[in-house]
Amino acid sequence: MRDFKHSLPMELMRAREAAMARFRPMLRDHGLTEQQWRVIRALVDAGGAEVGELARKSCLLAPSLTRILQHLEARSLIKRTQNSTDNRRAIISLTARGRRLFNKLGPRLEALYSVIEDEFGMERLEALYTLLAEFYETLQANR
Amino acid sequence: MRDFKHSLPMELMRAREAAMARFRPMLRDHGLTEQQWRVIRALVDAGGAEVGELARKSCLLAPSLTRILQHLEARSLIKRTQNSTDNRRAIISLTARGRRLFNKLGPRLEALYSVIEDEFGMERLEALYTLLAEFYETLQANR
DNA sequence: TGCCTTTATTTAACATGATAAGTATTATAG
DNA sequence: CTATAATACTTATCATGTTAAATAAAGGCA
Repeated sequence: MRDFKHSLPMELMRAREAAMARFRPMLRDHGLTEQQWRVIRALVDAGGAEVGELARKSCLLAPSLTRILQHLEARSLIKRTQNSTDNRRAIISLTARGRRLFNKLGPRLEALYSVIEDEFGMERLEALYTLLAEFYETLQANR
Repeated sequence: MRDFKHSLPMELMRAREAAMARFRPMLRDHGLTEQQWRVIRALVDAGGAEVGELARKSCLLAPSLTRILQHLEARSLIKRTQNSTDNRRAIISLTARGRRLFNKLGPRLEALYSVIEDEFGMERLEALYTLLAEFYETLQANR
């Protein structure tokens, strides 16, 4: 049998965890989880989105996103705008407070990311991105 | 700012999820989570291990492992053997029932893994493994 | 229009992730 | 030998992951 250590899902997880360990402390200092930050980033990127769209963009399952939006709404970081043509779909967007938090935190997290780029090297990082995207596409295509 | 889609932790997560989606249904059919399966695999690999060692091998945090071991013990898939020289450390090992479950499930999961190898190609898979290991080592080294 | 199906989101239930605090045991300084 | 620190786990708490079921609104059809 294949060596236990040579397990792709575990290697992917370990690599991810090694990276997240760099970012998590700063997020925590601002009372955010990594998932909450993903939602905020996705909202900045999209400038307002429906829940389902947001779930796809932030790679979160719908039930998780529902709870996260409740938390972010309670902290006044996001708001919901009702859609007149379809009352099931509400448009989620950042509040001014949410944008301020993003503007404060974003550059600091980018700086940490740059450190990783320097340590690992841009070429290898790009190669890794490419392989990961190809891997994902391959597995999705044959789903 | 760097494109939101170009986020390494998210790409790692998406790739991992694409792979796990292939394995999870079979695990679920046998009443196992992926984490529980990781513990079982680690125990087969080590043939008995202390909790801390097991946590490292299966990439689980200690509190998570504590709960998982409680579940597995309740299902009689693992057992604890007290260590006479240090009463804090118990040796965890599989029961006969645990080994039977592994013997039944292991080959079926390996078959699913082989499909992924075929789809993605062995060379690219090895390249991905190498990059992931290097990435992990780089980030650990500068921790 | 009224019924049925589909779609979008939320709840529910159980398991794990992450951090901090607690407990018991062992090692160690004085 | 004893108080203290370090070690190995476990509990506790809150947030998210995963699946199934529920809810509610929109669409389709007789």
